[in-house]
Amino acid sequence: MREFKRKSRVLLIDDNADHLRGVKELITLESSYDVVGATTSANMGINLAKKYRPDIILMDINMPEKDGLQAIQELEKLDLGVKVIALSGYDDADLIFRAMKIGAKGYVLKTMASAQLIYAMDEVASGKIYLPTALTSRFFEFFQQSFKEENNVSSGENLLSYLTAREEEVLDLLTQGNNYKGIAGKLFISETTVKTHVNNIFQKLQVNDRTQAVLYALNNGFNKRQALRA
Amino acid sequence: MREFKRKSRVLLIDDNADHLRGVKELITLESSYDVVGATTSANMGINLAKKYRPDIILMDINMPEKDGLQAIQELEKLDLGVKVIALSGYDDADLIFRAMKIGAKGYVLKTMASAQLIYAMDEVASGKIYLPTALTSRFFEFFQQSFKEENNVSSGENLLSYLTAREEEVLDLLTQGNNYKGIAGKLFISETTVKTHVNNIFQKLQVNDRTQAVLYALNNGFNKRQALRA
DNA sequence: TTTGTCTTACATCTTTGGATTGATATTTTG
DNA sequence: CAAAATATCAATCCAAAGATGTAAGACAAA
Repeated sequence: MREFKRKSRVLLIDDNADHLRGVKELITLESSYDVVGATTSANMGINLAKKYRPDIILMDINMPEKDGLQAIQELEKLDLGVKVIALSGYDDADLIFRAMKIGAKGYVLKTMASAQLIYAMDEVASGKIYLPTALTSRFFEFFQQSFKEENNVSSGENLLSYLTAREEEVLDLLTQGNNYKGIAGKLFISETTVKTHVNNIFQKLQVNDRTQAVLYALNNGFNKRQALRA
Repeated sequence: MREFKRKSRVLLIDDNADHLRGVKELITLESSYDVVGATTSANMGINLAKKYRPDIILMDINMPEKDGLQAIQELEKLDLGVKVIALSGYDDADLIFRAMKIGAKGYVLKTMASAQLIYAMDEVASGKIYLPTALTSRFFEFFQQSFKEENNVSSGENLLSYLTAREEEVLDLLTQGNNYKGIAGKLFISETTVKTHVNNIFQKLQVNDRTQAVLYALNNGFNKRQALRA
């Protein structure tokens, strides 16, 4: 019963010892979180996380020795169920994007008010993902930018569109590494028929061999098309 | 001077005529936006967009005839500078993700309060991206999920790590669709040497032919490794 | 109905790819 | 330094892949 409302446990990782102390005091004084550990080393932090199983980790991602992003990735791989909030001095869109991509549950700037940090912790502790509004826009800018080329690909004029349904099936099997025999077996047709299809595919995609065909398919959104239809 | 504070122009696209009328009235009465067009057809909407150059488009993305997402994609390709807000009845994470991915500047549920719709329009009109808080969480859930496999790939045990530097060079050229002759020419070594390397690559990656080797490379973060070193 | 496309199939021939063995020089590493 | 790994090259052999031409049946559109 007493454990029901137990304080959430926090681990702090920040190579700047001063900042580390400051945050620790801040949390101790102004919040109801338990600081179960504080270290300036990412590797040590990972070990402490394994040992103390905190609910939340505040992780500085601008560290020289070991990259904070890498540390987050390792923590995610360990699957401890810990929620990592990235701390950074920079509102760099790329950094934010990468942190969120590898599983950070929040991203807070060091310059932000202490109240905001604690609010972020509350949100994340309750299972949400927290990004300050300003950072959310930056994130989306980057997000949309990074998908811009990809979208052009799938909407652009595409030699794949000249393929017949059967040829697409054959190409799909090619992109899975099948040889003639394998394709023939899977489509229940003769090997010579497969050869015919494959040759037609080469003509239409203007390539010389199967590897180039597969590469063309992958680089031009072939899998996405398939996915959309399924 | 008078044009400085001119009303922002809005185009409405929604296959549900009733809803279309409702939104039009709402905007006319309760906001300072000019509705320059309203249509139930996605294709017509695209034409109207070209003609009237609205600042904002409210696009229903659940339409039977033509998919709203496709329409957004076409609009983005036209590069009219118009900001599209996706309207949907569903807070489906995948839908939200796809809409934002192709360049939507906002996503609003039809069930949301009218004030929120207008707020979203204001935000988007001023160049921001607007997602209701609840949808932002859904978006991030999906976002992180969709990158989960990819992250495992780059951190997982990887047969690519057994390759020598030279073999990596050869594999790189393989992933560009080169044959033996092409690789030999580019590396200034004999074709038989290339064959040796390629055979060693097959052994190490446990594959049977070049297509499978290329697929293994692409599926296991080979390009990313290269990029990191460059 | 005719035309065209798609799918199936085969034969033939040439080229490329892949496996194996063996050899030598260079580089890395213990 | 000595041993091990790497990079280079060659010959050979068989299998697979690719090019080309031909053709019949299905089916849809004009």
